[in-house]
Amino acid sequence: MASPNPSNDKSSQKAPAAKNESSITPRSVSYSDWYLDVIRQAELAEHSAVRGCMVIRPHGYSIWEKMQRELDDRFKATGHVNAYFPMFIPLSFLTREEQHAAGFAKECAVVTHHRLKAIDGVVQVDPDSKLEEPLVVRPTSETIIWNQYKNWIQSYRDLPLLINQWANVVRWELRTRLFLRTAEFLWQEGHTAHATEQEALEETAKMLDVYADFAQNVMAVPVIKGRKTPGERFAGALDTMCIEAMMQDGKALQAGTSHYLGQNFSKAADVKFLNREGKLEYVYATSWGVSTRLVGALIMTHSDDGGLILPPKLAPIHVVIVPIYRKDDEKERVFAEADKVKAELCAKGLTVKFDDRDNMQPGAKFYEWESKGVPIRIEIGPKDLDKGVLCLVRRFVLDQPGESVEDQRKRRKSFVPRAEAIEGIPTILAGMQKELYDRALAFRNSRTRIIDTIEDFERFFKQEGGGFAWVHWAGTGDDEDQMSKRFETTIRCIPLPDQIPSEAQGSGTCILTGKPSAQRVIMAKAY
RNA sequence: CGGGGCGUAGCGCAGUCCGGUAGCGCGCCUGCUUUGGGAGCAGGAUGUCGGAGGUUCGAAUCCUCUCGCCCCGACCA
Repeated sequence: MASPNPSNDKSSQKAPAAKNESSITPRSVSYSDWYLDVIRQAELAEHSAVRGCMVIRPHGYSIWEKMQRELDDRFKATGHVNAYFPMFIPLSFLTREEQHAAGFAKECAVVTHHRLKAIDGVVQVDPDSKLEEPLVVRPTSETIIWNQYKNWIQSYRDLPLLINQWANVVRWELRTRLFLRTAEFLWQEGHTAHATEQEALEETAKMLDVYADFAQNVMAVPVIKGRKTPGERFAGALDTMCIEAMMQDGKALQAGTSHYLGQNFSKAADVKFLNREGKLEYVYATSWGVSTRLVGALIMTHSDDGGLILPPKLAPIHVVIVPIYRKDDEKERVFAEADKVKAELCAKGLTVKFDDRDNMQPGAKFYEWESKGVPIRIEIGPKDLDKGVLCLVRRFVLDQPGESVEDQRKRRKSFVPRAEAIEGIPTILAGMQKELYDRALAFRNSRTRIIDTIEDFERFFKQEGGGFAWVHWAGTGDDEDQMSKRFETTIRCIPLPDQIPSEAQGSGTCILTGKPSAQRVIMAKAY
């Protein structure tokens, strides 16, 4: 499943404790192998028979469902409603907006026929079933949605129109990676229509805030809000705002975008409304989206060499109970207690799994649930029953310098009086949620530099591992390309004013051209 | 589209150079013993060797064609 060939030199570096069972390549050996191993071991997703398309397995899909719920609640709370539009877009719709069409032209799946037929005993595309107009499988839905909005919007009283869609989209990428870039992916796309530019701009910013809030408070992933340079803008947008996160290898991941589309799409679809003054005017638009790529961001932000780590707010299972027993009478007592503990925790709104499999030893269960990222494990054995305690084991504790794996394992485990344990678990989970965020933020800070010279820039990315570089920039698009060729870095975003740390504020001179620069941008290598 | 790799049991692979009864590990099934950090022993089941042609007494192996996937580049959320 992972890389077929390098397995030889890889296996020699695997954890010595692992004997027969497949394990996870340490991050220090190969970050990309580690990423794939975590996904395989946690049973999140796998490659499908279709090139570039993944199968999202139940555990991975549960995480996505949790994300959907949290996001959807936030969309509703900001006045949006859900709807659904077709996945097929007539070619002529897509080409109505020139920039947009050009931007997606190279990655479109196109439906050209509508029927199969047995020819010489072989079932194949019936050449006689050619469509008069090809249908493009949506790479994004602006054009088909705005075609419909034309019918829905006549007056300023019809505005704003605030609609979101949960859907799949297809972008025929040549290079794919599970969750991060797949030919088909799941996402949500908001498409709003407004009477004024001001209101549309506010919507664009508001939804970016929703994404940032979700990323930081639910995913525990710190992000920087900013805008893209013209070269990195969404095809057809006047302004693209984004949130950027840093992964554990120091690379940036765009975690969400919110676009101000101006009147580009309303003009393309001819959507006008009568304003209060009785004049016809084109509608102002926004669109915004996040995708299953966020699952990849989650993995790459928090997980460790033992596998997946999930923030409790997105964990499909909060607590797993592993029973320990020898004889039948022990099993009976332990199972009865496990059922009770489970019921009491469920009553607190937690999702609890009682792992009652009899064909697997406790140790094997420990490894399995840890690699799947369950935040808390409760071991229940006869000794605990006798003492009236619960054995709580956290999925992770914060690293202490020089600590051995064994010592850390001990520190993750605690024996707590039963009532106190059950009462305290929600607090522990909340603490873990916060620790994950703080840890990720501390990591990002440790890999962030304010850089003023090309020499320092080069040293940062070529010798010090790289990360986020705050640099002054006043270059052109060509200058950006030059930086990209030399250092494999791009401008991730022009941070919003309130995102800039005090030491990075103020004007200066462009790191490449020496021209005056009003503010710093973030440069990084990116996924 | 260029370069590389790989298709053999559910998964991971050996066997291919040099043609001769289809193998290994894990997993799976049965039984017994185990169970607080990846269990042990014994027995058992599992294959259109990616597909199609060809050479041959005989093809996983040689030849031709073909399909697919993965990795590296160009393109991208």
